[in-house]
Amino acid sequence: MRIFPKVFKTAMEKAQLPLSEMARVAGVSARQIRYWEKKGYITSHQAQKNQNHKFNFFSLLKVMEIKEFLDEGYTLQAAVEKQRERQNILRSVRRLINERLLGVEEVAACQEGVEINLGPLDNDETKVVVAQIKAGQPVKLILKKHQPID
Amino acid sequence: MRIFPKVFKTAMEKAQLPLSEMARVAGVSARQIRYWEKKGYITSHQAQKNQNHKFNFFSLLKVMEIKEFLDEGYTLQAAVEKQRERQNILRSVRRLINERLLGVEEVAACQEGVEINLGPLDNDETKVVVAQIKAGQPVKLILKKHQPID
DNA sequence: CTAATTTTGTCAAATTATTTGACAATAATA
DNA sequence: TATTATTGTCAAATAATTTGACAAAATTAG
Repeated sequence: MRIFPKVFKTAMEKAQLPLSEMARVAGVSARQIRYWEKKGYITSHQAQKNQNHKFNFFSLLKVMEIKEFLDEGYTLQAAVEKQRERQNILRSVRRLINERLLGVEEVAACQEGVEINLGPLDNDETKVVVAQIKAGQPVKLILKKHQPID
Repeated sequence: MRIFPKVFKTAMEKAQLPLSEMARVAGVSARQIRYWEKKGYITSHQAQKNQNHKFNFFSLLKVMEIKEFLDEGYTLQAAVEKQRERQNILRSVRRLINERLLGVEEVAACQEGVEINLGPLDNDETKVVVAQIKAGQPVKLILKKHQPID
C-alpha cells in the first residue's frame, strides 16, 4: 500500500493566517504585528489595498521567536537580530519535513500501525530509516533493508 | 549548542484558520465547508454565536483529503468514509513530527549547516539518527553514537 | 540628563469579511 | 419517480480588519 502525505506539505506551504491569528498564537498585539511588518521584519501578502493582510506559517514562526526574545528582555531590534541568526534552523526543520517526511512516497498502513519511510541512510544506501507509529507506544525509528519499489 | 524548535509544534497545534482560508487552500466552496461542518464531518471552534468559525490545521488536512476523493469521483459520503480510513495516517504523521522532530531537544547549528537529532534507533539504543541539512544539498540521514547530554 | 527616535497603545471611521437563514438547483439514492 | 443529499446564490445583520492619527512608554543618541 502506497500513500502520499502530500496534503500535509501543501497545507503548510499554502495556508495563510489573518493578522488576528498571528497575534493570538504568538501572544503579541495586533499593533506590534503591523509595526513589525512596516519595518520589514516580517512580510505579508495583501491582494489589494484595504484587503486583509495574510501571513504564512513561517512568518508566524518568526513572530513567535521574536516574541520569545522580547520576553527574555531583548529590545525589538536585538530580538529581530537574534531571530535572524536562528533563521536557518527554522528553514532546516522546514526542509526536513518537506524533503524527508512529506517528500517520501512510501507509507504503509495496517491495523497495528503506520510505517513512514524516511528514506535511505547516507552512510549505507542499502538501508532505510523507517518510523513506526503505533497507538499507545512512542514513535520508534528502525532500520530496514532497502527494497526498491517495482 | 542546544536549541528547541518548539515554536513549530506550538504553531501547528494552536494556529486556527478562518473558513475562507479552508476553502481557498482546499479548493472547495465556503458553502461546502459549512455543510460538511453541519454534518459533523469536520469540527470548528466558535467562541460565541455569530462569531467567526475557526478551524485547526488538521481539519484543513481532512478537508483537503475529502476534496481529493471528491475529485476522484466519489460522492461526499464515500469521500468522507475514505478519508476516515486514512485518518490514522495523518495522525501518525502528526505524531512523528511532534514526538521525534519537534519533541527532540537537540539541534546543533554551525556555519556549514544544521543537525537535528531525531533520537535513538529502536534496534540499537547506542545510536541516534541525525538529519544533516546543508544548503544546496539534499537532506541526509546519518547514524551517530549516542552521546548523553550532561 | 535631555532630546530624538523607536515602539506600542488606543481610538474612530471606512472598508471588508463572515454569519445566518432562506430558497432553489443539481446530484445521489430508494 | 420520489425523496434525500449536496451545493449555489442572495441579502441583511454582525464581526473583523484596515487605515490614519495622536499619545504614551521605552530606547538610543548627543
